[in-house]
Amino acid sequence: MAGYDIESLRHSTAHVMAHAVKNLFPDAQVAIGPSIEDGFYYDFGVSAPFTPDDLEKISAEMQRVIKAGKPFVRKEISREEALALFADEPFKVELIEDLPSDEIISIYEEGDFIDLCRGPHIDNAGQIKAFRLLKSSGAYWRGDERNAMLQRIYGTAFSTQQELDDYLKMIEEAEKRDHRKLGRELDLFSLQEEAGPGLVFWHPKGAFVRTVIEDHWRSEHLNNGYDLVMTPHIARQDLWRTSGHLDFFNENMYQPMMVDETPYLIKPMNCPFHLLIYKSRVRSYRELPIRWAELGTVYRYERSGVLHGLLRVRGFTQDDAHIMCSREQLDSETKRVLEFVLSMLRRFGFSDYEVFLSTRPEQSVGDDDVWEQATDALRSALDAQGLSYQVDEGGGAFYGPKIDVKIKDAIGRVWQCSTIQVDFNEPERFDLTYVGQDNAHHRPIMIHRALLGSMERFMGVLIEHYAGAFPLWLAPVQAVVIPIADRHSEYAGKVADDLRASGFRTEVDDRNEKTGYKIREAQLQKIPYMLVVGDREQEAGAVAVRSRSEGDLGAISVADLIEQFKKELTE
RNA sequence: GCCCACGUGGCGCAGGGGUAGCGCACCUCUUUGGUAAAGAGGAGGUCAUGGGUCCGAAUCCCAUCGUGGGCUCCA
Repeated sequence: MAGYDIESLRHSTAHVMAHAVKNLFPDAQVAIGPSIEDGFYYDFGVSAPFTPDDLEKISAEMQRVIKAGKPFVRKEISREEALALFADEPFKVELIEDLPSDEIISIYEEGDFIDLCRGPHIDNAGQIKAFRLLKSSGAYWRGDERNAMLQRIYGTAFSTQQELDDYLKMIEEAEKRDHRKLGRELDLFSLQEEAGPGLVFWHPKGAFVRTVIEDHWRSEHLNNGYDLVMTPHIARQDLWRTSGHLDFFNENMYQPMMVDETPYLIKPMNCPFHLLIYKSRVRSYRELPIRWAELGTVYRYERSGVLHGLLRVRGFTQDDAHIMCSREQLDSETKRVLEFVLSMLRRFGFSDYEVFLSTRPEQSVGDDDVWEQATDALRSALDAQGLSYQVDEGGGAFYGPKIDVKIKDAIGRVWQCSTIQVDFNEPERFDLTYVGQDNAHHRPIMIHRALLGSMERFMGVLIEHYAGAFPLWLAPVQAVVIPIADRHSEYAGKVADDLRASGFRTEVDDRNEKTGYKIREAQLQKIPYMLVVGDREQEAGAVAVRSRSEGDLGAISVADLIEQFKKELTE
């Protein structure tokens, strides 16, 4: 076992890369080069971006540096010495100047390459056995778009070549389950250049899956004490002034359209509409908590560079709900919502997610004690579920604290789906009240929440999660009947009719093709069951069942098959 | 929005200054075949869009649109 951890190895490889870049591009200025989750990067100030060709040259140069096998030598120096040493490296100078005065400044020497660095490092460059430069891209200095754009090179390193190969293989496999690729192959959805970026077109099969999810969503909400509401897509601009969106969300909203000389805006959120329903009459404490849910389609302007398949779009349908409750009910309502979130995710096979609790930011509204109570409510809900979570101090919305649940996509990127946000602000803005037991007017607290996030993003993650092989209850086509020869077509049609009569989405593939061909296509379409029928099956009133995942399961009667399907649906 | 790359028939790709090629899919015919691709024939694109250079552009240049990977953003 080597005497260093993987982070040190990667960080050291980043140094070696910077060394190589300096050898090949003496004018390049070094910025920072940390190890990251699956590798490392290093940022450089250069006159021209790196080309793929450059990456190969840098990689070759790195091999030479590694072969030289020079040790990493740590030295501690004074601030003055550091500033003098890095006089030609403006980014390093900026870093040094920003270090607290009592900080020990250390440098690492590796051959003739010296870098400002806290360490630790491996002993010598020769210990790097397996690395790969992956890609280059632009990156702002210190992550601020007002700063200069540097050129970043990403790479990764592992202790052994085998581990590196396995990693690269894993990336390759992950690309096969990319929802954009599967969306096309399985004919689920498309994005159309003619219509505009970030706008989703659901094809029949994708629309069907979505419908199954939505149906499930609706019935679960009705079972969980929610009422369903429906609201328009546009509203007067003034409404968005009242809600505060015009001030706080303006950059994400589309330009107004004129209707009879009054400006209207397309909705980026559903909450103001739900509040209007609340305000349509006087509310009593007896009605609380009010839970209103809507699959509400919203449109938001997203900068062009951030759009990504179904995961980041400009028009999407939130599985939104707003809970209006009293302060006393906040605790139990939060618990209830979190339980609902988890049970919903579980239904779709998600158990691996990251949970964040975001607390009060500097710029915020509301009294301290309300913030404290709301944050406690969220925290105790998390604890009650035994969830481990990260606290994002100051990461809450200006109007209240929140819980976010993020799910991973095929290559490990996390996407925010579920969210629970307490809001003290909007009820105030709309002057929401309820009449209490004391016959006085009180202000309700609102909880915004989405379980799946948006149908688009959730389905994108879901497609990757299942690699397109939806479980029986979600599969757009649950079974395909495959007659072996023309003379079995009629029987195949009868089998399909029986299955459909029992509610199973069944197709017949009676094309003029051989059985193997139809099997292959059905497998590629990831249809859960293939039902082969020939002379034997027709004779016996049976089907030869082939499962997508388990292969040939042998013959079974149609009646038994239906029972088996029903059983599988309840699992 | 910023950096880089890319944009050729439905999909995946090749070609790369002298008026487009392959595989799959599609259509027709033959074949009626038992668990991942039967055989033959055929149709389909002017090379994202606009402009420029050139005797001539899909091929070079510019702009625009779109896509991809990052950055930033994500109330």
